[in-house]
This record gives sequence, C-alpha cells and structure tokens, in this order.
Amino acid sequence: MKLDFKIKKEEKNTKARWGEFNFNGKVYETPMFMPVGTQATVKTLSPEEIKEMGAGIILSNTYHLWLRPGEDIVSRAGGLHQFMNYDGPILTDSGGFQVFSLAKPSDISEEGVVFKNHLNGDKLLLTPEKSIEIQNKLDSDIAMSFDECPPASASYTYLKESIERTLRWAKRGKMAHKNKNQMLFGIVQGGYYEDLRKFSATETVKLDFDGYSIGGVANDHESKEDMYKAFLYSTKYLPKEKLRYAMGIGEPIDIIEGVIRGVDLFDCVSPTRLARHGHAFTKYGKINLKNAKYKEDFTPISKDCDCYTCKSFTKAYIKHLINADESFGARLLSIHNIRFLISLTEEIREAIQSDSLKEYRECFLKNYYGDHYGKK
RNA sequence: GCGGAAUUGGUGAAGUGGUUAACACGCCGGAUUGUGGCUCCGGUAUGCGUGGGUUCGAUCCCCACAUUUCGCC
Repeated sequence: MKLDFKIKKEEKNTKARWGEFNFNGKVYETPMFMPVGTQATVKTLSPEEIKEMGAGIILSNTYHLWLRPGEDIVSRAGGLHQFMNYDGPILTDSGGFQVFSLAKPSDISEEGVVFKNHLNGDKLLLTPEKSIEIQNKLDSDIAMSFDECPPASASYTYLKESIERTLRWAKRGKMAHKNKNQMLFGIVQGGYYEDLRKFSATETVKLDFDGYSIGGVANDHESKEDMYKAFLYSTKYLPKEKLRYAMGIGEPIDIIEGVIRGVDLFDCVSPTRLARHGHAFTKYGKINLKNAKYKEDFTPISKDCDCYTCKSFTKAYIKHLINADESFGARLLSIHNIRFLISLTEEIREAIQSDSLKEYRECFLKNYYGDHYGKK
C-alpha cells in the first residue's frame, strides 16, 4: 500500500522537515531511523521488540533473499510481511549496495551485474528488471531502484558514466515494476560534486518515483564535510513533497546533519553490528563494553535510557555476556543501540517543532564528542 | 632410596651457541555507516627453574641444587 507522506512542519533555520505517513491504519513520523534486517530479520530481535522500540520502517535485502530462501518461497509464504510476521512497513534494498561491496568494476555491464554467489560460488546476473521482479514478489512496501553505488572518491568521469547507466537502469526498473501496492524509490548518485548530484537528481525526478534516495555516501572514508555536501547537493534538487532517504547513514551526528539538509529517512547496520562487537551508543559517545573498566560497573549503559536493556541490566553483566560470546549480549546491545537512534530521531522531531535543531546539534556535539568537539 | 625425563609469558607451546625468543589462545586497546553476523587491525616474555662454570658470547654446552613427572624397590 502506498504511504501518503505529508510534511507537518518545516524548521525555520534549516531545511529540516517533520512529516508523517499512514500505513496499515498507523501513523508514522519522520525523520525516521530504519533498522536493517537484511535476511528478513533484524538480527537477534523479534518483530514485537522492534515495534516496542518505536521502529517504523525496517529494511530487508533483495540480494540476500534472492539467494536464500528465494523470492518464490517468500511469495508463497504470503510475502515478506507474513513470512517474517512484521506488520509495519518494509523497505527492500535493490542489491545495488552489493554491486559496491561484492562486485568488481569489470563485473558491471549495461545489462546488469555479474555476482559470484557468496554461498556456493555460482555466477549470477542481477539486472534492474530482475531486482524489481524479485522485490515485487517479496511484496515489500518500498522497493529501491537497482543502482550502481560507486565509491565517493571515484573519478568524475567514472561517476558521470555510472550515473548515466544508473539512470538507464532506473528507467528499465520502472518499466518492469508491476506491484501496484509497492512504492518505488529512485536513487541519486554523484559523489560530492554538485553538478553531478544535480544532474542525477533532476534526471531521476523526471522518471517520477514515489520517493528519492541519496546513495554513494559514507562508503569511502570521505570526509564528513563531503558527505554533508552530498546530502545538500541532492535534496536541493528533489521535490519537497516526496520522502528523501539517505542510504546507509547511521552515525548519530550524520543523522542530525542529514535532517538539517532535508533528509527524512535513514538506515544503518551500525546499531546491530556494533552491538555484536560489544559497543553501545550513549549521549556521551560510543562505549566499548569489552573495555576492562566495565568489569565491575554495576550501572546501566545509560540511566536516562528507557530501553529494556538499560532498565534491567548492568554494564558488568553485558560485558560478561559479550566476553563469553553469549548471543544474549548482542541482543541486549542491539535493543539499546536501536532504541538510542530511534529516540534520537524523536528528539530531532521535537527540535524541528520548536525550531531549535541547530541548538540541539550543538548540544549533542558537545556531549558526544566532548573535547574533540569541532574536530569531527 | 635408585634410575630416567622435563622445567621458555596468563595458558598451550616452537626454537637456536651470536642482531628484534615463532605461532596459537587469552588479555589490553582500536576499527566497523543501503550487513558475505561471530570480522579486521594493533599491543602484549629487558626474558627462557635457581646458583655456578665453559666461551669473545649462552635460553641453547657442563656441574650442583630445586620442582614436576615416569619407572623400579
């Protein structure tokens, strides 16, 4: 079903927007952080827990579900919602990011991308049509256009060629899109060059998608400044009334800076991946529960946090679980980290309503980076 | 009591008469941004049971002692 996105308020001092959309009789607000559940599960968490944390849209991945269990099985199960028992909105990534992470430039052709199946080594061809066809069958609520996600530092010439090819792929994907209940988002690329972002955005908008994504960011150790330019150079040329989604963005400060530049949606693996490696977000910076100093720290990760983990367990206990490689540790940290990013977006929405987003950012920076404030 | 073997960091251990004592685990840090979940990158023995000796030089050779262990009585 299509989400009818509405902007409720624009912040006075920035390009931030507070918005909402309906899904299944429920209202969801933006800016929103979307947890990632690549293989039809947000690792270690149940759908009930995800919802309790205040999550709205969650992600899943075309490439992974294509290989296993296969889109036909998901389809016969009644679609992704029924398969994984999640009744909130689901967005599927197109496999475009796997072009970046798994394929070599020589694997990319006009037709599509040749992948080596990481499970059994088979050679597979993923095309824009195939990606959309898979996503149609998965029956997610938002499908992504199949794009190439080149590293931000790629040469201007390469980025231009890549954008043009991605535009042709976008057109082919749109033609192939048959699921009327599913929205389809286009993707803007172009590194941190304004003219390329402008070209990519305006040409993608001409194809008239249901929403637009900003891709090719935070994938190449580019500076934060360049990344924020990429946000701005993209949203600047996108229609106001449509959702804008910064793909893969999930460091707290990057979410704030993205919102300031007019982005509505963010997703990132960081809360769950960091959790598996023993890290927790806090207002005063990221902490590593593996550090010896937490061995006898019988206080919660954050006393102000309203998550299940912080209400029930101490750092010393979670540290022990992580050290002992117990999966419950990763679970508790995933709950905390996802809740942290969701409550960050809640605070951002309040700051938009009171036109105080810049003040909120300053306050956040000071707490999060402390003495390093300004250097990041 | 007699005879043999062993003794290298927190652990299991490799090693050689001559610059920085291998490797693994553990431990201590760090990384991680549209996830190929248990990964990657650093650091971690001023020291080779103790005391003597041989030698230009010894963890490595010799002697004594200690400890552990095996066998015999």
